[in-house]
Amino acid sequence: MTAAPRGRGGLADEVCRRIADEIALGLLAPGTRLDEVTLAGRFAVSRTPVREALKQLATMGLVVYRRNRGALVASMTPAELDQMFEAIGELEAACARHAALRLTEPERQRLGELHAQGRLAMQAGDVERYAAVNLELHAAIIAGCHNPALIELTNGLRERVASFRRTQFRHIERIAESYAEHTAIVEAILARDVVTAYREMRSHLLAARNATSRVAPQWATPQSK
Amino acid sequence: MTAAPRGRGGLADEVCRRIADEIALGLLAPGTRLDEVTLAGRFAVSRTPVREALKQLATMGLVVYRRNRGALVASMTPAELDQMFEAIGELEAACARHAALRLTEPERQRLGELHAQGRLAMQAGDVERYAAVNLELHAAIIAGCHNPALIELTNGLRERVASFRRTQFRHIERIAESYAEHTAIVEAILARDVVTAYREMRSHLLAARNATSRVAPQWATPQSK
DNA sequence: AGAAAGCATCTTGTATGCAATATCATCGCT
DNA sequence: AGCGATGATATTGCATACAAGATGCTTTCT
Repeated sequence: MTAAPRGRGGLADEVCRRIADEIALGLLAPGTRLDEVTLAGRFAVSRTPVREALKQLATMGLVVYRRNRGALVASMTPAELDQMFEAIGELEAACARHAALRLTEPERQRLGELHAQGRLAMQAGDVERYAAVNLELHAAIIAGCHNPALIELTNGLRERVASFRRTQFRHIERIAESYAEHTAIVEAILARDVVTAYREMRSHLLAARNATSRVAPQWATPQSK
Repeated sequence: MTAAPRGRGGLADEVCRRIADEIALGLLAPGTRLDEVTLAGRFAVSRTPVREALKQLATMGLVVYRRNRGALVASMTPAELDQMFEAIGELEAACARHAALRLTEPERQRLGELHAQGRLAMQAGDVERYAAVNLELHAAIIAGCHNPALIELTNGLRERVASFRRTQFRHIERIAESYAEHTAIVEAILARDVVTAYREMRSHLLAARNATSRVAPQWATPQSK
């Protein structure tokens, strides 16, 4: 018996969630080896649920499996990061377009409030708070498409790049840029302007990817120089 | 010992692939109970790799897990099917747009050849062949975006609805419609017309979803009537 | 006779054990 | 001294064993 009577949906899912969180938070850096016995010890379970969790994480793309050689936290080349951001851009832009037409009145209100909170955080120079509000704003738009399949896909992709973009607001001027882009997106959505919402969200994601490159040069796409 | 020394990448992945294939082919109907011991017996392995396979399939969305009650082949309500097709439409349209700009010359040639093969199959009234060519054509366009992340996402979604669209060409007139839509898409891609390629692919997917409804009324979206 | 409770059986969830493969260090050779 | 081979160690992959929960049936009471 393993102490926990039933955390939620079985130990494997619990372990999966906790490892996923640690990866997203950057506690487990890309490339980190995920030893089964170590993890089993850390979570006070046997190897079986850990293995099942790692398999799930591999399917999600958060870890990579090398045959008979164990699991590693997924790492990405700059080119792969570009591709991830491109895919996220396509998906979030689609979400924004649908959100422009489908947002309920309470959701529209909340969108405006979140954007206002972002403005306050920006004016206060509170980087952490702006990052948190940014996350919530994007989540609100994504959820606003009212299509569970799209929502899951988009959030899944965002989770995979989460650890690579934690530093995107390190340069204070990026916050102002981000806020300006958010303004264009939010106004378009509230005006039910599907074309603008789509276009602005796509360019916003491109800008976010470039911001990540500027802050973390090791993830920048090598330019022909 | 289990006879096979190394099918490919471990028994769990092998079992996962085979079950996924059977689901996509409709051999395992939506809602079918997936008993671990039965599957283990069928594939001549123990329950361990079967469980890992089922967990992976659950993460992919091909099966659903009910806590302590086992796995079922995922089934979808008509509304969920609509949402899936909407998501696929967004993704494939994005792929088509990128393909219009990124296709290499050999890829462009192959796209034209595939479309020509579809015309031959249509003229011959060969439904099976048209369905096969249709699959290849879409795969070529998806792969043509040259973005592994987008490709994987799109193919993953397509796999999840595969069993629900196997009958989409049962009405012969749908083949002619499909071919006409393909013509618009292929011509736009070859002309590097990103806007048209995107728009036509989206409407093509909507039409495909409607065709599925017409052929299989049990999956149709209930209309207000 | 119908319904509820209790019991037997089955299935899943987790832990442990064993075999196979990869990793690493040492040793030998050129 | 550098490089390759060989054996020891560690880790993964799979199988089996055991426990907890779910399913279904029988039994019993009203």
